Amino acid sequence: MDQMDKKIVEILQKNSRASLKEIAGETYLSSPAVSARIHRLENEGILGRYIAAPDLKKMGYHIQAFIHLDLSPNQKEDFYPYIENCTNVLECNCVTGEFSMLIKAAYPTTTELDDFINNLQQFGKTSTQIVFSTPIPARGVQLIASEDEEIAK
Amino acid sequence: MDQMDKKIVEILQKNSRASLKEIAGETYLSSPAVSARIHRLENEGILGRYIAAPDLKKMGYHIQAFIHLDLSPNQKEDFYPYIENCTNVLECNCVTGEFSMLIKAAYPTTTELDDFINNLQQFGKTSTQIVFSTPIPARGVQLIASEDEEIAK
DNA sequence: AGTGAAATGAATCTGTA
DNA sequence: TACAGATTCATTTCACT
Repeated sequence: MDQMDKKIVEILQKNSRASLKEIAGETYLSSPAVSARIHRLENEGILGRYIAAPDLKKMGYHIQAFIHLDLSPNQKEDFYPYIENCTNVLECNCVTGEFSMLIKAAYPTTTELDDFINNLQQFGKTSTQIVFSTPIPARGVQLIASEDEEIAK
Repeated sequence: MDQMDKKIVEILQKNSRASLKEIAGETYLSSPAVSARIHRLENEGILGRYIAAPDLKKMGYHIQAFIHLDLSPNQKEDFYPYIENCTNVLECNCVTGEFSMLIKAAYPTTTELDDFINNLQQFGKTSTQIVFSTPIPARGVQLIASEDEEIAK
């Protein structure tokens, strides 16, 4: 990954629907060059996931929450397929600390969230934080800040 | 928002680089119709954020963490501009509970993460969870599961 | 590996019903 | 309002640097 690759990834992190022409303009490369680099980055598995982040509130999902779950080790087998199928789960991470799973979910109301948490409790103890506001919504890392460090191969 | 709008949002949540033609194929609408709907959804503020989620590990960001910060109320003024400029912060939420801020960040090594946390402590007490694995990476909600509920206007 | 021109294919615009 | 054809624009391929 050179500086150009980083620039391209950075642009796509900000707007994944950017056209080749737009990216070409910002990088001072030609469209075919940008296209080739994006394909290479996709083959290397660096790029590939492009997601729209719609306004959940405007779609009726008024409640977002982080749920910490102290998953019992012997329930892991059952938990992963279960959580995968919970269509309101936005993200699930396995983390250090007392609560091993950190789950982000969105629901229309607190009632549905409560139902979900009650269901989750078959897998272990939970602790929930409701989201008041999101000062920084999901965004990418800045890759081309300083030119001193050589990141990755 | 009708069923078609939901379908379009759902497709873009899964792949925000999907072309109008692809979306048209999946929705049995014409490309111009899809285009018009996307523009309308963008004007309504429902759509607009399209982000690439690159493989952070492959780019050298090996450590991801959730940092809980018990932000002192009188430091809020200083905190928001500060956190906005932290280019390694992937997301920041204001949540209920003892720790008012929940920050997700990515760093090349634990050393840089530690530096960040030390810096954060000027704003309040912190508690950190390192991410081991991410069974479910950031994804959208399922909008067209059941046809019984009418979501949003 | 990058460019520029040509060909393909997609997106937008205009007409018509 | 939706569709079909025409124009414009983006993307890919290819010959060459």
